[in-house]
Amino acid sequence: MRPGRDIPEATVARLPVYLRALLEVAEVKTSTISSDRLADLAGVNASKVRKDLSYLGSYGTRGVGYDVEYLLYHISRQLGLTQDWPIVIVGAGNLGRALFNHKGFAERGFRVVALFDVDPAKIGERLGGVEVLAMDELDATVRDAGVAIGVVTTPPQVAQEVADLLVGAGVSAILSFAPAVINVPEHVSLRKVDLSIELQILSFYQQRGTVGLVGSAGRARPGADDLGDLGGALAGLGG
Amino acid sequence: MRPGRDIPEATVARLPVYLRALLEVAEVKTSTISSDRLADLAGVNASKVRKDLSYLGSYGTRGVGYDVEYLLYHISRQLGLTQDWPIVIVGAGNLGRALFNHKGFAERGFRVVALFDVDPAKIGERLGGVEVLAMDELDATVRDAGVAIGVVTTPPQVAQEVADLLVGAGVSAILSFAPAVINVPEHVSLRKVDLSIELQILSFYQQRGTVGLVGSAGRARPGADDLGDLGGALAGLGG
DNA sequence: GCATGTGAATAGATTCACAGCG
DNA sequence: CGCTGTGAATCTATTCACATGC
Repeated sequence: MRPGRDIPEATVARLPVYLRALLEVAEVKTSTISSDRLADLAGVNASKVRKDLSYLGSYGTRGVGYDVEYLLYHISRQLGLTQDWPIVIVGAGNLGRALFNHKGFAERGFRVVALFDVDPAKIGERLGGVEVLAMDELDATVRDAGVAIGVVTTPPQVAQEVADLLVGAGVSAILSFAPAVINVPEHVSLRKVDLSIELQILSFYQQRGTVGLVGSAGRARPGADDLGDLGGALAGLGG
Repeated sequence: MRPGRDIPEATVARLPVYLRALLEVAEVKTSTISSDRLADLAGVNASKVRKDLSYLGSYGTRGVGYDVEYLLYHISRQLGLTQDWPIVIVGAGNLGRALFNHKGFAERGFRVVALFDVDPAKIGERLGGVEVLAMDELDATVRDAGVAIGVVTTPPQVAQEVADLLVGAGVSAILSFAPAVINVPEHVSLRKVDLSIELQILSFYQQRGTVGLVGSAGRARPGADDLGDLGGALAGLGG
């Protein structure tokens, strides 16, 4: 398939999962991987893997598999992870802090430039070298640092305003955790994660006998990535 | 449409959004709502709303619209929100705490029975009436409280073990925030939220000129819901 | 007359199955 | 011979458009 045009959304959402899986096997000095094995590590099936990868171009070798390094490079490139992305987090509450400390962000090149809040008690606080700033510094900070992505972890009542501020300051992508509908201009991309909706969906499948499967996007096996202290020091647990 | 059998997954994922929107309009003493208006509040289009609601049964009146209270009741029921769901959170790090404080959970009947961690410094700590317990208390706690849903906010390395513990203790649904593939038995439902994947998807659409839209599930407008202190005291912001 | 409810049409994603090639 | 790459078949979701009924 031509490496050129539009990769399906569903495929885009799985690329990060393949990436994670590949980073794991790369650590174990595996140079080649079959669609079967990758599928297994990514928790999907093999035809999906092959179809997905075919959208990036024909990077495999028949009878052999895919070159791990080569694939890693091409997926990273497609995802735009060969560059650094300065981001800002608006809302320095528990969730904002959790995201700030999230190792997965840093590992993929997402660098938190600043957090913002309206709470005077929080403003000025330093979190590992990064300061919590007042909202009126948002515009200049975003502009100066060339921030393209803003993360919203505010209460829903102010989410739209915050999004507007971010867009006004020049971000072109927003990740919102606020349980609210947000409208952004055409040229801005928006993704939303709603924590309580996830539980409600589980509740639905609980209530019936049925078993509803799989959330927003796929993922891979242990290793490679790290939630940091998000999960506490659970690392010592079990075998 | 018969109110009976399988509601499409995509529809299930939107019901919580409609619910939120309806709770908002209910506050303003609106007794009836059209698919057009509800669509607007939920950030989707009207035919989707009508099709979705038709799966629940024919609860609208032609020429008029839907009765808000009636719809609220039926959606809540479908989602299993007319009952309380005791849940546990494994991993008392930043994310675990953020979820614990998440008002949206409590508002929908999800009651956190306990948090678990391996970190001795955290064990015994009380968070608003709920104690952080050691992992070896998980099994008994889950059993005794009849916990059906477990939330995993641990590092990825231990996520599978934790899931196994939860399943062993009798939960039948898991919401995982760990960036790892998790396997659960047939009868257990699983949803996954991966924070860094969301950013990577945005990065993809950034990198190209394209604008990728909309995350895991839809959502509604300001009001009704509240992220609690997740976003800090941003509530005072702006106009 | 107006907004629901729904078949039919379309679009998108997944899976199948096998030809093609190293 | 094994595994990729991909058309074709299938399944799922969205959108259209209008008959239906209050």
